[in-house]
Parts: sequence; structure tokens; C-alpha cells
Amino acid sequence: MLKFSKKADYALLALQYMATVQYGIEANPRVVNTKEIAEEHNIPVELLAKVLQTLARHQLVESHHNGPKGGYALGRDPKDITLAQVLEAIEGPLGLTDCCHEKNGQSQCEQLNHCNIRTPLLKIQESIYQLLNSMSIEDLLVEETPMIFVESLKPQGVPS
Amino acid sequence: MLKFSKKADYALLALQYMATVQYGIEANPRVVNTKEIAEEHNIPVELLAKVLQTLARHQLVESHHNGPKGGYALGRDPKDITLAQVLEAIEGPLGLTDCCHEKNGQSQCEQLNHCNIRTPLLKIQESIYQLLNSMSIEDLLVEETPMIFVESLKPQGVPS
DNA sequence: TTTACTCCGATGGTTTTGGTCGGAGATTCT
DNA sequence: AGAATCTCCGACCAAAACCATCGGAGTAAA
Repeated sequence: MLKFSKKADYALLALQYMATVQYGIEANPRVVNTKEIAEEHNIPVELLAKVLQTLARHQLVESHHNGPKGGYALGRDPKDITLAQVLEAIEGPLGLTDCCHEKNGQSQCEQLNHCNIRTPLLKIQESIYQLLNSMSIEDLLVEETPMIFVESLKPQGVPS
Repeated sequence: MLKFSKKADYALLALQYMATVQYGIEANPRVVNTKEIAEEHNIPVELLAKVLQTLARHQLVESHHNGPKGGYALGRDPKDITLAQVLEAIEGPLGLTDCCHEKNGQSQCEQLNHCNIRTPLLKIQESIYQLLNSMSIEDLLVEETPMIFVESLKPQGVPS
């Protein structure tokens, strides 16, 4: 359940690779092209290209279409690119249920007019978003990943 | 992104309804049948039946096949049924990436042999699981949903 | 001018998902 | 006993999402 799409995986791999090249231990700021990343990770080139296009459209990476020496580079500092931004760019806005991002009023949720679980699910969704937004590409670089604690607090006692 | 399946939504709705009937304000412990829940929430009966079967197989609900007066009832106290259990029963084990639940060794991840993002993603996954496991069906009953705080702590300083 | 790259749109195949159908077994009511 | 009603289980189909591919246009360096 709750699986990322392949495209999202590819996006994270690509961003992590670009961050390593530009900001890693052997800092070597340069532009990397699609084929290089694809071969590094065994990803189909054309699909990765599309993923990078999407990331560029959302200003997460910058495209340098400079002929043979063209390629992509990170649009900002790795610590300013959160996982939430990446996933949102690739897979669209976070929405656990269908009735989460409705444009105007309740279009779909007329089916579930007696929906009693909407509010709590929205809370969960918000928590997951905070979680994804608290981690950045920079956190993917270090070996020992920072621990993340999730704490559930229930201020008001639950009725019996 | 990260959308629940319809079946999962239906499962939560059904469990919430059953909990309300059995443990709600007007406590009226009785067995409810599939059609009753389906009509209450405008869910296709056959699909809901399949969902309830799955829940029964995982001991989250008990099936009473008592002819005309048969139906389902919660298998345990609502507070002992966590959302993680429900989702896991319906949608299978949590796994953000493909390489999460591999049976023996690395079967798929041979494609991503240079995968550097696996460990951090597993941390995120663990956090989400804790989150889903900290909420129960009982929490779906109350109006004011308990607030959930997600706190990201980074013990070791990040490099650079 | 050629080359190598990004960019964008369109397209096909495959898997997952949502939803349906029919039959078997069990129990209650007539 | 027989009919009706319910759960249970497996198989089945259609729709949608996803993965992957291809072709063409634009641009800048060699």
C-alpha cells in the first residue's frame, strides 16, 4: 500500500545523484545529462528524460540546453528541495482519498454523503505531508539517515 | 500521490459504521449485514462484500453466517483495530518502493544496484507506519479528531 | 553545417484496480 | 421439508493508471 510510482523513484535517484555531483564530497559543480544518470542507475533514458522535464517545469532543476554540453543541474540548494516538493511535482498533490482535492464544493463525494471519516483522514494526510516536507535532498546524501520520530498526541481524552 | 484504494476507503467506512452501531452513543450491539452498510454509504454491494470478507479473513471483523439474521460484527474493541492493520489487510504490506518487501535477497533491485536512497526511504516508511498504527477505529468515532504531531529530529548534524 | 542535447506531444502495451456475476454452504422462517 | 436469505469464494470483465517508446522541433556548441 501507499507505493510511490516508478517515476517518483527515478526523480529521487536523479536528484540525489545530481546533488552528489554538485555538493558531494568531491564537489565538482557541473551539468549532468540524462544519459549519464540513466546509465548510472539502469533507468530507461526516455522515461527519465520526461521525469527531468517535469522537475524542470517545477523549477526543481534547471535545464541547460546548450547543445552537446547541455544537461540538468539542481535549481536550488539541496536542503531547499524537500521530498514533498519532488513527489508533488511528479505525482500531483497529496490526497489519501478521492474527496481530498475537490475543486468546487463536493463533486465526487456525493456518493459518500454520509462520510464520517473525512476529517480524521485529512489529519493523517497533513501529518504525512509534514513528514515528507521535513526531509530534503540533502538528507539523502548522508550515510546515516536522520532518525524521524512520529509522536501521536491526543489532547482531549477519547470518549470512553 | 499516495492515494488509498477505494477498497481501503470502503473498509474504513464500514468499520466506522460498525463501531458506531456497536459502541456508539446509542449503543445497540447487533450484527449488521453487507447491504445495510452499502446502502448507507452508496457503495456497490458486491465490492463491499469482498472487502468485508478480506477483513474477516484477517480477524478484524467476525462473520456470522446465520441465514437471514447473519452479518458482520467487529472482531475486537475499536481501539484495538489500528488503521495500519486495516490498510495492511486490504492493500497488502506497506512499501513505498518496489525494493522494500523483497522475499529473498535483492530480486528486483538489481536494476537499481547503485541505489542510495533506499535507507532514508525506509525510515520515512517506518514513520508513516507508526503514524497509521497510532490511530484506531475508535479515533474515527469522535468528532474532534485528535491532533497528530509529526516531529522530525536530526540528532547528528548534517554535513556541510 | 553537423552534432548532440533538451523539449514536447503522441502512442502502444501492460499491470492494477474497480466492479460484476454465479455457485456452494448454512441458517432461519414458513 | 422447502423456500428464502445471508455469507463465502472464486472467476471474470472493463476501465483506468502506469511504464515505456517513438518521432519531430528547437537550440547551441564544435
